[in-house]
Amino acid sequence: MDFPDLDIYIERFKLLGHPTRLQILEVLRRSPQCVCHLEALLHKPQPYISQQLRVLREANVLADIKNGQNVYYHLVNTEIAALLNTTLGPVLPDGLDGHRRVPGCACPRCNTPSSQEIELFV
Amino acid sequence: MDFPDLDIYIERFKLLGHPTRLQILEVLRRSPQCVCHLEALLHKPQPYISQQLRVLREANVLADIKNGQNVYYHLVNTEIAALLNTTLGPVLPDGLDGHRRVPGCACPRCNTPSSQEIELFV
DNA sequence: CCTTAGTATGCAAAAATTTGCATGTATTTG
DNA sequence: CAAATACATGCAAATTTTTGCATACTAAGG
Repeated sequence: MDFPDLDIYIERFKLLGHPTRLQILEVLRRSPQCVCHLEALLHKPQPYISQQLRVLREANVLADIKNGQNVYYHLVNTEIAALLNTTLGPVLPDGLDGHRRVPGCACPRCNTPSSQEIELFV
Repeated sequence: MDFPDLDIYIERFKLLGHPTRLQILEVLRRSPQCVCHLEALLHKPQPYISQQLRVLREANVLADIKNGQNVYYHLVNTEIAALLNTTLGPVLPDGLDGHRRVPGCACPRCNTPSSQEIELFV
């Protein structure tokens, strides 16, 4: 009669039901990216991006790796990845390492010769 | 640079990120049920159930069919069904017509001899 | 029709979430 | 070590959601 731990699933859906968080996940499911990269992509203030990253990190959806003054986030939650695949479709490979150079971003990965400059979601 | 219509997906996730709505969908993805049946299952006041049913109906997730004074709701949204399958797993057949008799419910379907009385989620 | 049972609707209070922003911390560089 | 860059955190205002409840509606039965 009483339902099982739907709470876990509700939590997952809530995390995904947010514009900025879903955009972040749509980017990070392709490849790890630093905060400044996401900032340049989403056109949102850095503290706001960091705040949403924290929500996702504390929910064990993302993990971060520091590299110098940059912090790279990546997706670590397979259930969330599965939900993203279900709604957004599978990830299409779009580069050698899945990285896309972003005009506004000054991070190292966006300024190596191997990075290609392509618009997202054409 | 700008993201496609993530709004549609966000809307979907928001609908699912709610305890009562998710419970309703967990029941209705198995078989159509009337409001009084859901009321007996979820232990929530009827106006509250109806309110959430309206949200799901207006989002084209559910449709309703009237039968006498009863109103039967059923799942009509395949994308939502896919998400439910991804998180909750596929529906296991649990009866001839997927109907489970509920003690507190007085609806016709719960009071036919063919209905079996089983607890949900054992 | 009058009553009852089943369901719907509207609205406001309460609670949760989102958002903006000031400021703090850490790492690198000159 | 001072300055700059990249990122984190805390907190309050604004907004959205949720929830409770009074009431309205509709079909069936007497």
